[in-house]
Amino acid sequence: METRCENCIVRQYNSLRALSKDELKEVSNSKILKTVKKGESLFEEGEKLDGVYCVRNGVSKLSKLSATGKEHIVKLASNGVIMGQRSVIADETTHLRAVAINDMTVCFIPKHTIINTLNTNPNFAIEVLRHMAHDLKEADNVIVNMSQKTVKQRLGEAFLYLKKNYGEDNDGYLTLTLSRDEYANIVGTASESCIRIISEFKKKGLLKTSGKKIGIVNEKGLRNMITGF
Amino acid sequence: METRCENCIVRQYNSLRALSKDELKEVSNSKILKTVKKGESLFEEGEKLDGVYCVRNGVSKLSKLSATGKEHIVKLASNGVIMGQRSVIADETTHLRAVAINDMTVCFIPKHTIINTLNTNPNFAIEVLRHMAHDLKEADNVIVNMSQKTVKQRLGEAFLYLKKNYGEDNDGYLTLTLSRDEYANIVGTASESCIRIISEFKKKGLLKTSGKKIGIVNEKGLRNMITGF
DNA sequence: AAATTTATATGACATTTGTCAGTTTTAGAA
DNA sequence: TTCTAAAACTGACAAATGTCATATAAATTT
Repeated sequence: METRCENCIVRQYNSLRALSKDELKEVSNSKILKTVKKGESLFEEGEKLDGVYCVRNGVSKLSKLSATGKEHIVKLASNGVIMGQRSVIADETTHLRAVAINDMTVCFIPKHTIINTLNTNPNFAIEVLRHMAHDLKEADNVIVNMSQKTVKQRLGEAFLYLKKNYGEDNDGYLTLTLSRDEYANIVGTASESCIRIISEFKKKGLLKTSGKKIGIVNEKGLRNMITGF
Repeated sequence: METRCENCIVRQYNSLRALSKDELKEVSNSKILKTVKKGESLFEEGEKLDGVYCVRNGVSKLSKLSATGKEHIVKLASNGVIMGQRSVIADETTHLRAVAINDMTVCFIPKHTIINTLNTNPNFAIEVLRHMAHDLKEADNVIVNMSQKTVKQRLGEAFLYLKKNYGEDNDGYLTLTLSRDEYANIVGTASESCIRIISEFKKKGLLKTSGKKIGIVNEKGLRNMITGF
């Protein structure tokens, strides 16, 4: 498998694209390619990271446990997303746990390489800033959604999000398959509520299911339900 | 009033502390001191900012309107907080509205000064990154709280937050006085629910009120209620 | 000071969502 | 393939929260 960062396509999606040729070479030499099986964790909440993970392939969920032990999935990370950046930069332990949703390949880039580049290449720092600024905006949007939309609306949005970002297979089912429990942990509800709403959407002809797979049948209808009509 | 950034104490709380003497001088020369009256807005959602605001005095709420026109207060900004940084850096319109909760004095620092310094001083960029990393972590915490705590718990936390960050007056009332509606818009609930919970807390001897002022009577009890006991 | 507006408060009720208990289905292991 | 554990599902009910209507209190204007 091609493992030179210089030739890696996922790079264009993240802040590494601000690196010079030489810097890229350094990253490439210091990085370690890892494979992570579905269900395995990349890092745990509260862990001290000595590097970041750049996702080449597969999808990871980034989640946080509440005081009562319930999981909340804050974000999904796929192709090109760099995980652990926040805690490496802030020099803090992670506040999120990363678990592979399907088989993954990731590149581990040591902390010192990141920090070095950050100190010497302002463009890279600014690029990282831009990404973080974007994430922050997204997070604010999620906060408002959580507080002002119903579970039904949030779940509907989750389906549209998955379709948009991961697409659907030949039979019209969402490519990225999540369990009902994971859906519940994304929108912040109980799995039973989640299941009930999926049933309701099926009855209304908005969705179809096959096992745990879910397909969007009537996207416009789903959209209308989300906006409240 | 002293208006040289070099001598401004709020600077130590924000990323400007990474600036060199010369850079500070430049900021100081390009900044404009403004006063904002209670209720006035510093900027609106969707506005293009050509600079950031550094809070010298007073408190501002940063809020977002939902599709249904309901306000959600995402953050309070006081002493030393720099507002508008995110959108200036990302070169996007603001996603939040800033309104003064009480009379404020703020320094407006033009965009080009910020961007210049960002491009030339990696320390400043890293300092900004650290702050944004912190905000991002906070935002994730809020998301999980919104999804997994009850309104009662979130409201309780809001009171503790206000006490910790803005203190209380001689009579034991919170220094920063918010309307019931604003409390509701912070925790993401209806003002009636908010009012009801305040009444309940009063009956239980956790809070006291005097007009719109609110005081914490039994902090330990309040804390217990939040953690679920 | 009176009038008017705005904020706070409370009751009654509807709706949403969570919890628990149990059944059925599915997917993976033996 | 059969067995078994986990996931998906459903019903019944309880709890939390939102909505609407209305009353009272506080703040502001006239």
